[in-house]
Amino acid sequence: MRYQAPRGTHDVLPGDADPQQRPDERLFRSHKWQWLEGVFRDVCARFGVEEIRTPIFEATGLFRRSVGEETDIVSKEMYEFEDRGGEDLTLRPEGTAGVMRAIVEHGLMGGEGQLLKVCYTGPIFRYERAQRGRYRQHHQVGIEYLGGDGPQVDVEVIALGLTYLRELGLGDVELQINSVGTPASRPVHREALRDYLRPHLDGLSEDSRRRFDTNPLRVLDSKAPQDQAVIEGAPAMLDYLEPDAKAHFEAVCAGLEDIGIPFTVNRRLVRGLDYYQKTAFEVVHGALGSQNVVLGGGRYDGLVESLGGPAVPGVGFGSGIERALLVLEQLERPGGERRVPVAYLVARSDSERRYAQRLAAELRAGGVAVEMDLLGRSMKAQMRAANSCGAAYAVFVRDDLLEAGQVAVKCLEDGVQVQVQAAELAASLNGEMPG
RNA sequence: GUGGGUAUAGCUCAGUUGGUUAGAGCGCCAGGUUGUGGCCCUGGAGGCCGUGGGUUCGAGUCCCAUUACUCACCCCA
Repeated sequence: MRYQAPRGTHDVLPGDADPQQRPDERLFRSHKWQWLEGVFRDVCARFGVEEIRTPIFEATGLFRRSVGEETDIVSKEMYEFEDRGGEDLTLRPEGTAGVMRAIVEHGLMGGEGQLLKVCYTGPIFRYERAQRGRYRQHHQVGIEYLGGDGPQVDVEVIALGLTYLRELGLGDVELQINSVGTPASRPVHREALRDYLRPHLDGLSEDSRRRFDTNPLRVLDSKAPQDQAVIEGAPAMLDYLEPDAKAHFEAVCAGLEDIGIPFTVNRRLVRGLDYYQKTAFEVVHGALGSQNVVLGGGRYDGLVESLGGPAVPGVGFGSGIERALLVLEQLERPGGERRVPVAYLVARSDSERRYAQRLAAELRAGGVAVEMDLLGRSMKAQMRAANSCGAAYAVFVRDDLLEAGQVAVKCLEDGVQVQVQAAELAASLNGEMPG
């Protein structure tokens, strides 16, 4: 039996991405992931956002309550299981719920006038049919801003997301925003929507007919061709907002304009999680086909309270790491390089090898990246390894030079070779080579 | 859940109307040439041709089944 990674999962591998390999193979290289996560961390730090780490599984009820029973995620995509103690648990299908649970559990939102800004990174699990850009275990980076109900919070969350994408090299994206209303305005809109749709029901797709009952809002973002004409004329949530929510939405739009973020209002934008209120947004990229959402989020003002916490408003987003890397791959943006050793130590005799290992240990302790042969291979093989690993220098450890405390250092680019004191090797490798 | 495509070396792929010991490029190993790597040359290791049936004198090739992978729909990040 030869085991394979479970369907819809993937490994992140070491090494360079061979251009001859499948595109997906090229995405899953650890140095790219480290780079991406580094960019995200750096951007978060500039916004004063601190990291939070929560378990990758939670009580199933947490997701049912927060994401919503009628959503696709809860109704058919959860990795739900009972552990040996009989607990009903689920691998997290999104990032926000666990963060909210942790915040409530630890009392992180103490009183008024407090803004909590956190970010997270990690795996997300959904039982779906895998395809390009969609996995059963995928990974997201995300942030949550808790405690602010003003439009500036929405704007900063979106700004952070776009800054992150831009610094990845993903500048040419499209930001779409909408307002999905509030608990007060939504029922009104829902009925208006039903009234509008009812005469057209027979012509709608099967999914849309079902959603007419369960969640008519979702009909708006149906992609079924036969639904499009009907949807065109459907009443939009935006036209049913109460004054407060409408003002909020307009202020968010104005705020985005103030800081020079282009966007389009998509009146049919609906997110797949029930907890969103007011602002909803997605960042899409054309290179992704139908899996085109690279970042998505919105405002979820009632969520913390519904989980037994204080009534604190929140805004956040999640962004798929695989999606982002996929776009970069299609755009042929390099995105992060492997760290290569400065020098490769070459040794032949036993005594040379022992000395080389000691030298390597000293150099590494001093912060210098070096490699050496551990397989007893020939000098030719060692030189080839030195060349292919990307080292700038080959350092020859030679018995005849060691008596004088020296090693030979060859620049692999121009072939110039000099002898230096072994004790000064670290300094030589870090700075300009003498001679 | 619904459709389509593909399974041959570590990777990317050839393989004629069915016909002898199944090939290439890259990678890997050894050697030659270079002072001691790259470029070049020689050699080598590495394949139950996804699996199980069937047709046939003979199947990588044709047929059926099965599994896996993959792409698309749905949905999402």
